[in-house]
Formats: sequence, C-alpha cells, structure tokens
Amino acid sequence: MMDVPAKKRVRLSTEVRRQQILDAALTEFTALGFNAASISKIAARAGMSKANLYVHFANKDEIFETLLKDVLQPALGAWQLPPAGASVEHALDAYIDHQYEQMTPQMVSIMKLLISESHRVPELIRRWQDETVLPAHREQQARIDQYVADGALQKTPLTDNFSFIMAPVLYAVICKLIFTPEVAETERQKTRATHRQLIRLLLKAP
Amino acid sequence: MMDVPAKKRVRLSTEVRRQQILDAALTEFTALGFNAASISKIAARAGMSKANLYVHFANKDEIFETLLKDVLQPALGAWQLPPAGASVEHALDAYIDHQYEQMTPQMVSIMKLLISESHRVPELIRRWQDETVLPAHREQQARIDQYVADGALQKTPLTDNFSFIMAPVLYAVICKLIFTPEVAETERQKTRATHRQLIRLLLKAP
Amino acid sequence: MMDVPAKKRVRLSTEVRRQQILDAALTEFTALGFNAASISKIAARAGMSKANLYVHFANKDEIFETLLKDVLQPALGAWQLPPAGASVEHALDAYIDHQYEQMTPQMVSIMKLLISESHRVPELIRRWQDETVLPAHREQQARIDQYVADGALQKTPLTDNFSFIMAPVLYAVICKLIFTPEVAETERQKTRATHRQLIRLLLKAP
Amino acid sequence: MMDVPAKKRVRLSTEVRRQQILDAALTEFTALGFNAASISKIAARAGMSKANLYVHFANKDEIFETLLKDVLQPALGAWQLPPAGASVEHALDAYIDHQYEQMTPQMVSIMKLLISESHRVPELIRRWQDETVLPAHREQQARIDQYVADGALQKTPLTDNFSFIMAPVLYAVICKLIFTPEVAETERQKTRATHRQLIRLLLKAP
DNA sequence: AATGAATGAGTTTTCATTCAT
DNA sequence: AATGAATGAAAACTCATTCAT
Repeated sequence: MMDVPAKKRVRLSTEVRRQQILDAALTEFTALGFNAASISKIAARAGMSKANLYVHFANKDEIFETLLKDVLQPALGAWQLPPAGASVEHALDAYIDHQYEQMTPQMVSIMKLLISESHRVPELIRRWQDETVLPAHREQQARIDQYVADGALQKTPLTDNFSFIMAPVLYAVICKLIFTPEVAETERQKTRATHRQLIRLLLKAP
Repeated sequence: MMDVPAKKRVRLSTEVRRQQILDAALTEFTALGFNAASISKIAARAGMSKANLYVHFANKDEIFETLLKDVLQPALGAWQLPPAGASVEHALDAYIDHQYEQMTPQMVSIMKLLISESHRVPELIRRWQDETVLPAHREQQARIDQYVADGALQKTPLTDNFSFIMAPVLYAVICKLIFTPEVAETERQKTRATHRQLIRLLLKAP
Repeated sequence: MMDVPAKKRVRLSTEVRRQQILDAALTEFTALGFNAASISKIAARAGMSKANLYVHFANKDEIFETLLKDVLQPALGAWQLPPAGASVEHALDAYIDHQYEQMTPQMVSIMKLLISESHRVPELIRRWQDETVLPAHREQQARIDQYVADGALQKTPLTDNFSFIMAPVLYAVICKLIFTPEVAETERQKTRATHRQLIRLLLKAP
Repeated sequence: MMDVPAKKRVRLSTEVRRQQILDAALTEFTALGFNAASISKIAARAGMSKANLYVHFANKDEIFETLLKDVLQPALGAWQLPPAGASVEHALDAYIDHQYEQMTPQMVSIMKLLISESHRVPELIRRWQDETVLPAHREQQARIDQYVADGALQKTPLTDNFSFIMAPVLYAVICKLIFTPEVAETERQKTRATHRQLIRLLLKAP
C-alpha cells in the first residue's frame, strides 16, 4: 500500500490566508463572474478548506467586496497624471500610449467584472467614484488647466474636459470584451492610431 | 377558510407566449445577469407556469440566445448611416445627437448583457460581428469616403477610421453602467458637448 | 413562403387508435422499461397527440396493463403442448428445438419486461399465472402422464415434473439479458446442445 | 405551538455514511428499480439529507455502480466450486443444495436488478463477466474434468458443460420474480427435487 | 486556525396528466 | 375523436454556509 499523502494541516497567519483567498478569488471571479465562481473552487485554489475560508471572510459577498476594494485603489491606473516634462505634447503622447499598453488581459477582465457585477457593491462603487475617480479627474484637469494657463497647451474642447481622452481607450477595451480576438485587436490598433493622430492634430491646430 | 381562487387556465397562442417569455426574460436577464436570473422568476413575470415555459423553449440557454438574436438584429441601431443632405456637417451633427438620444435604459441594459454574457453565445456573437457590425462599419465608411471624395467632407484621421466616432458614446454608456446616475448623467452631457465641439472643430480645420 | 405541411387531423375508429397506441407502447416499453418509456414518445410513435392518447386510455398504467394482458394471452408460447406423432421422442426433440428457435429479441425483451415490471400489475400476473400458466402446465403434464401410461415415454423424474424442461431455455434467455451478445450466444448454443443430449440420454435410460 | 425538535447534526465517518447510503440504495433499487428509486427516499432511508448523500457519491449512477460492483464481487456466490471430498457425488449433492439454500430474498432482488438494470453499467457487467463469471466457470469445469479423468465422475453431457447445472436454480429464481410467493415456492421445491433426482440418475447411469 | 461532514434552500428540468377548443 | 396549450408535482443536482471536533 502507498502511504497516503499525509495532508498537513498548515497554520498560517490571518494576513497570509486572507491574501491567498483574495488571489484565488480574483482569478475565479474574473474568469467566471460572481455567480459562476464557486466558493469550493476559490478555496481549492487558495489551498485550504471551504470552512477555513469562512474563518477569514463572513461570506462570498465580503470576499468580492474586499477584492474590488483592493483592485479599485489605484483607480484602474487609468486616470493617472501625465508626467510633466519639457514637451507637454510629447508627454501626452507617452501617456496615451501607456494607456493602450496597459490594456492587459487581467485589466480587461477586471473591467468586465466592474461592469457586470458592480451592482452588487453599490456603496463601494460610490465611494470609489467619489473618493478616487472624481478626485483623480479633478486633479488631472487642474494640471491640464495649468498647462493651458502656462501656454504649454492651447485651449481646446478637450482641454476643457480632459477625461474625454479616455473614451477611445475604453472603446478598445469593450471591443476586447465583445468581439473576436482578431477583430478586437484590429480595432484596438486602428483606434490607437486614430487617437494619436487626432490628438496631434488638435494640439497643432491654430 | 377562504374560497380557493380557482385559478383559470389561460390559453394563448405560441406566438404570444413566446413573446411574453422573451419580454420577461429580458427584464430578468438585464437586471440580474444570466446566472442570477431564475426560470422561476421569468415564468412568474411572464404569468405562466415553469412547465409551460419549457413548452415554448428548450432551456434557459435557448431563451437567452433567442433574446440576444432578436436584439442584435438591428445592430444596436448604433452604426447606422448618417442621412445625406444639403449640409453634411449638419447631418453628422444630427447623427451623433441621435446616438446620445438613443441611450435609453433598455439599451444600456442590453449593452451590459452583451458585455457580461456574450461568452455564452460565441457563435451568435461572431455571426453578429461578421454579418451585421462589420458590414455596417464598411458601408458607413464607404459613405464617408464618398463624402470626402466629393469634397463634402475634408479628409482627417477621423474620416479614415470613421467608426472611431462611436467611442465617446460608448464611454457614456459605460459610465451609466458603473457610476451613480447623477455622475453618469453629468459625464454623458459633458461627453456629448465635447464630442460635438471636437467634431465641428475637426471639420472646420484647414 | 413554403406551405405549412398542413398537419391533417385524422379521425379513426377507437379500435384502430387503441391498437396503434399498444403497438407503439410495446416498442417503447420493451426498449426502455416502464419508467423510461415516455407518453410523449409513445404518442409520437403512434402518430397522434398525447391528449388523444388519453382519450383511449386512462393513464400510463392502463396502457401497460392492457399491453401485458395481450402479450400474456398465449402464455409466452412457452408451455405449448408437444405435437403427438409416431415417435414421441422425436416430437419432444422438435418441441425443445422450437423453444430455442422462438427466442427472438422481441420475446427476450418481453421476458425482461415481465421480470422487471411485473410488480406493477400483480393482479394481472396472478390471473395469468392461475388461468394461463398453471392450466397449461397441468394440461401438458397430463399429456406427458398419458404418454407414460401408454408406454410411449418411460417414467423419469422429468416426466414427473415436466415443466422442469423449460429451465435450460430460460437460462439461455437470462444470459441474453445479462451477458454480452457473444457470450450469450455461445451459452445458448452450449445449453441447447447439452439440453438435447441429456433429454435423449434420459429417454434412452433403462 | 410545539417546541422545534432541534434536529441535532450527526457526524459520522465517510466509511459509515457510504455504507448507510449503499444499504438504503440497495433496498430502494431492488424494490423499485433504478428509475423509480428516488434520491430523496434513499437519503431519507439512510438518515441523512440529500445534499450529504451527494457529498459521498457524485450522482445516482455512481451509487448504483458502486452497489453492483460490491455485490458482484463474489460472483453471486453461484458458480463456486464444489468441495472435493471422499464422495464426489455427495459433494455435488451438497453443492446443489447449497445453491437452493442461498436463494434468499436479497439475492433474488439482486438478480432482478441485474436483469432489469444491467444495461446501465455495460462496462461493469462486461468486466464481471470476463473477470469473474467466465473464470469461475472455467475453474469449475477444470475441476469437473479432473474428476472425470480420475474416474470419480463418469463422463456425461453435463460434465462436458457443467455450468448447465445452474439452469434449474435460475429457473426457480425467476419464478420468485414473477409468480406469487406460493406458486414460486412450490415450483422451487419441485424443481429442487427433480434436479437432485436427475443428477443422481445421471451419475448412476452406465 | 483549521477542517471534514452536514444541510437548507435553491436551481433547472421532466413528465404524466388535464383543460379549452 | 382530436389536439395544442397548460400545469402540479416531482426529479436530480448544486452551493453557500454551518456545525462539531
């Protein structure tokens, strides 16, 4: 007879366990959505028993909420400020590029989660909106306004409503979520090129 | 004891019943997503027994698929051609306006469904993409190219990739799906205004 | 548009309809057993609607009962009398041969049905037993006794309990019901040969 | 109002629970057949919730399969070898006796299950046939052949095809499955007596 | 902290049967 | 007689959650 693998009962700190759970949960939730992701699989992926998972979180919703909270901290990285430099135009260019670059599969999955499951955590979303997204917008807008005031950028409808600049990026993300990979990728590249050209055009305009 | 209500059996045509089911299903699916929407509730909302629902549809997936198929026929109304007229600029303006106008709650819900559940019906989505969306894009692009050739529109990066024009609209839709109604509405109006101004600017540019 | 096939509403006599139903039911019941055979399929096979089926039979059990009643009339053909002739031994030989020959797939299926579902119709089975099987046994035994009295057959334990002679046939049937076709067929042939040889041996014995 | 019974949760080992389930399932399956036996009733009989039953078995089929597998291990006890002794004839007599003795209600039920539901587990049946039944036959036949070679038994058609000897036993079993208890019992006794006498006769034959 | 065992409340689906025409 | 539409009751199975250790 073979020895039974002798499943050890590992004892780890709460911190570690929570993180294991959240990591596993992120994978499962982004892959399947809230409902289809099961506690069983999350526990299995996190390497612990279901019951132990409930020692660390009160229920499935709490895991989800904690997860989104973590993920939403950096405001999707999206509306970060462009680094100021000698040439504002160049910086802006690099900034937009950065956004398209950042469109990783993981980020796309989280976007999907945010769209399809945000109704589960309205309070969290509201706080995220009020404390992260809107302030970031404002800060960014202030910076842009400063550039305009300084004459580093000329005033255009875009500089008046700078968050508008993310629209094409989002369009590319949504394409990834709906269309076939090939079409989505084509659309992303076309969008990116058009985006860049239009921005340049706009900044050069008299 | 109360008298038993003596529930009368209602007898309707298959056509009517199917439509009742689809209507109820659309409500439930858009409100909760595929998994969370239950056959029980759909049947209740449609005013019939669960069993009768299964007389008209083979299973939950078939309901979902039929629903999406119906909804996707008009290509979301989105990439419809701008009506040609005396002033192309004016027509374009009206066209964009139309897109923002069309952003009804129902349409927004369907968009959500499309994003969160399209993986369930990949074949349907592929056909929709290949037979509806892409052809519509092409036709629209051809029309724009004609305008440019005719000198009615001047050539810009946007006229080279005209579907790009939908990006801000989509941005507004996604805001509705994520943010609070107030913020979403504000964002929609700002986006719409910026969109219009930028288009005008672009068309006027030398 | 194509013309709809114009499903005719055929009107037939009760007799005909009942027989159509019974024929279809026999096929379905023997193929699947009582529970797995569905009214839907029986009705479809009989070429009528489910509702019409209920015009002719009160319920599923009644169909089953009627069916078995019909089938059990000839007492499975099993304990039929051996035709008397010049040589009783020869006749007996032919009789046994006949039993093995009669082991058609249909007969085997009915045997299976009889074993697995007879508990559903205990009363019917009792009547069949009392009014068909046992009388047939008795008649046959009487005939054998007569042969013995006449000296046409010599007295043996077998002639004292003649129904015993069916045991090997039944064994072959059960093999068909359990084992793989190849093994069952081999077993049937071996059994048949042994059966014949033993009978001959017995009749020749001093 | 009565106090709520406060059903205590009983906690037992997997081993025990599995056995409880198998016991209950055997009862239900043999009484009603596979389809008509419900998981609800099996769980109730086993004294646990349906859900717990699914903790121990993946589905209804797995229960059935496990059950048959367990039961088929000893090859139905049927074709076991006769113990060799001073008098082979005596041993054979005892062996046959043993078979009739062993015809317990439980064994009869399993026989019914085997006949009516074996199509559900063709692979299991094939393995049982190839690895248990046929080898047992062969071993037994070899033993008989040895007796014949030793002169302990004289060669007859029966010694050439020894498994034939089970046919009358099987006949008695089938009678139990179809006829009323009284008739079945009468038939069993008659069959047993005839069986014994014929065997003796055969062995004594010149 | 950790877990194997246990369960209530739900899910989708099926089917014999009945109703209205 | 015939049928399309309708349904109650039950089936198998799932899953988030809890209990006992």
